[in-house]
Amino acid sequence: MPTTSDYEHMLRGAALRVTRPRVAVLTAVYGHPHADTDSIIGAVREDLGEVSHQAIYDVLRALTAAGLVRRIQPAGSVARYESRIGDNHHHVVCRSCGAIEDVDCAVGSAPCLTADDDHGFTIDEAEVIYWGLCPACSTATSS
Amino acid sequence: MPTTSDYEHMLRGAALRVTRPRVAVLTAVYGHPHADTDSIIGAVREDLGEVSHQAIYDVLRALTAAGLVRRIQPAGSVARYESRIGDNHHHVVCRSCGAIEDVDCAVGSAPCLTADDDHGFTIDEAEVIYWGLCPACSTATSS
DNA sequence: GCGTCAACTTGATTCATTCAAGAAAATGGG
DNA sequence: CCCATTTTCTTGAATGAATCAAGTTGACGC
Repeated sequence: MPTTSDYEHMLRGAALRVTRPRVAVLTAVYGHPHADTDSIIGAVREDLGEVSHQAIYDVLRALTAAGLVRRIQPAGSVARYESRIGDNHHHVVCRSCGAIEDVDCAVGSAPCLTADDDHGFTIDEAEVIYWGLCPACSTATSS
Repeated sequence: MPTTSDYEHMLRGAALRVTRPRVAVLTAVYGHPHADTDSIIGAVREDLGEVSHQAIYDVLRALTAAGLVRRIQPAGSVARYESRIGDNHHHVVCRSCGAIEDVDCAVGSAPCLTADDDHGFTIDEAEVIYWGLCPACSTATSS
């Protein structure tokens, strides 16, 4: 797990100013993979005390734009954030409870798949979401 | 393109009552692939006159639950609906303008991919979204 | 230290979607 | 064919994630 000073270096490396909210958001995203904005707000406030939700939204957008975190949003879900970047991994999502787990990409680099007919689009990423039921929901449903 | 009576048979086949709003929504979804709810509301009203937006939401949910239409929602987009079902095809989405096109699935039946490590999930579908730029946005950006 | 510009605070707003209660209409039995 | 039942539609309000806007604070470079 990276340290505070690691986070500061990441921010400087991305030409972003180092602020307490930004470090706290990075810490939260690294510590809580796939957390939604609300959970991140909660984690940041536990760390720093009151911080405006607008600040968190701004920070998450800046970090996402800088490529320091990745934003994912399966259908029907609010935005979620994760720190694993650059490995083009995928996700398995539970249809019932929304639980998310990482799934390694067999290929690794994006785009890991190529479209049969790209309709002239310039494709840079193939996002895969595996839909199903997590172990807990699977048991609850079948019994 | 299916006829009104085809739509009626589809509805009955799914144990759904045949109503004018439902037939109109089916017509709209077949006629406007990847349309969002608002566009569908517009198309239905052009067909039937005033229909409440709530009715359209209800109908779309019923049709989706019955498997007569498929709901897709790429990250950052509102819900969109399409009539191609059962062939597990995928989509290419423009990051800039949100345009969507169909991409045939090489495998055909769901799930067309298998996860390396499914974390114990029971997976029934692998959804693939190809992200990139459509021809128009690609030209506009590079020039 | 000091100024500048980015980042944060405060407060309001948007808009897709859902909730709720009552009216209308579609199927099936009489 | 007509009525009862159940679903569907209408009307109107509410929810909640996310964004917008204006002003204040604070980080970095000199």
